[in-house]
Amino acid sequence: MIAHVDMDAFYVSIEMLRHPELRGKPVVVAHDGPRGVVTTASYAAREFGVHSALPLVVARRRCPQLNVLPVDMQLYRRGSRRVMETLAEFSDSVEVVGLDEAYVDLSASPVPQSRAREIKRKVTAATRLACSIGLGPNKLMAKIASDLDKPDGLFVLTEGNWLETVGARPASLLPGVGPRTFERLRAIGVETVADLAAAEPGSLEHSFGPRHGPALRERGNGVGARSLTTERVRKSESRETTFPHDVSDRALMAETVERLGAAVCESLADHGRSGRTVTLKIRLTPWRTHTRSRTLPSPTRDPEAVIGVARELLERFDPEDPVRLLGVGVAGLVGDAPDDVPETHDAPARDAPAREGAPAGASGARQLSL
DNA sequence: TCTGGGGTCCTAGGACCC
DNA sequence: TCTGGGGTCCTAGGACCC
Repeated sequence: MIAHVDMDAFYVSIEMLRHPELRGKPVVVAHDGPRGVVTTASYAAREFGVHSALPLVVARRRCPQLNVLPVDMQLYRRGSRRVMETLAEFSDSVEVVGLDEAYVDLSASPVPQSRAREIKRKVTAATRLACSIGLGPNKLMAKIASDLDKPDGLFVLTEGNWLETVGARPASLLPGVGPRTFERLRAIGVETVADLAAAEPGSLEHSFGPRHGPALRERGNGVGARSLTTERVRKSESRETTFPHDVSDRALMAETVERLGAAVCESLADHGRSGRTVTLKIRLTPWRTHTRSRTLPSPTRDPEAVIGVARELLERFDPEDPVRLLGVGVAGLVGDAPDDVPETHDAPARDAPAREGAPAGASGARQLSL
């Protein structure tokens, strides 16, 4: 069995540890500003229809008494490290998916359900945070199971109860079925997971192609990967920024591209990596996103080189309409010479504040210190 | 209601090579 | 002289995920 461990309202729950007066209240973590969106919403906020990815202006309209906290990634990264260290005690095979979720292979355990309960206890003891766990014979079922009993839940999906449990749910419940795919599915009469599971293979292939079509049908039947990917090497790095208000000033665009390019190179240097393809991303008003890229003969993380290319791409694109977002990225990453050294996982940020009295690597059931 | 930031993977066309 | 097919790289855009 595979477990999918999903922290409940992770960023907000961590913030509650240092703002106990906000417990039970509608709280979101968000980049504030005229174009901010909700990153995470507390369960009290969700009762007002406030959820992640919702524009902040809409969130405040739905919930005038909403508490908006700024994003503190350093803090959430520390919390995440504590969670992942705890999970590593339960299996050699752990796949970290984001700061707040991971798969844990419990195949070695004869009693995966009690192991899962043990994981929940240990995670909470180590962090004072709750999580939900899904169990399943593969990643897909485990992932969906973790959503079925939130928060602080535990749910098991198997081939035996798959269709009776989720068959009537919309197909968009499945990972990989986003808004676009769901619309196209509905256009051919596929509304639910059960519809997808029983769909005519020919009509799926006709609509989605020889690869995507059959893959969708398999997902509808709960078929998914049974082994985890424990090591992942980053393939690109980027920085982007949305302006509070649209920009037409070329000098400001150029300055922004410089700042973003420098930030990307600084991060690449921290990770000991370089890349060959420089990409400029431009989002115009109204909401059209474009990219322009150039591949260099050899990998670089030299700010002058990266910024130089990015500025040329900007000049070449020459946006006519106001610009709402600019981004600079470097892809095709390789590690430092001589050999392609894999990046160090989650290297500490260079200006991470020193932790008081907490020796690095100390483990055990200490609580998340703030 | 009007949409952040950081990623991954896929597709499709054109260039180029064998 | 005119022609096929496969493979790889590059570029641009799109869907999706956390």
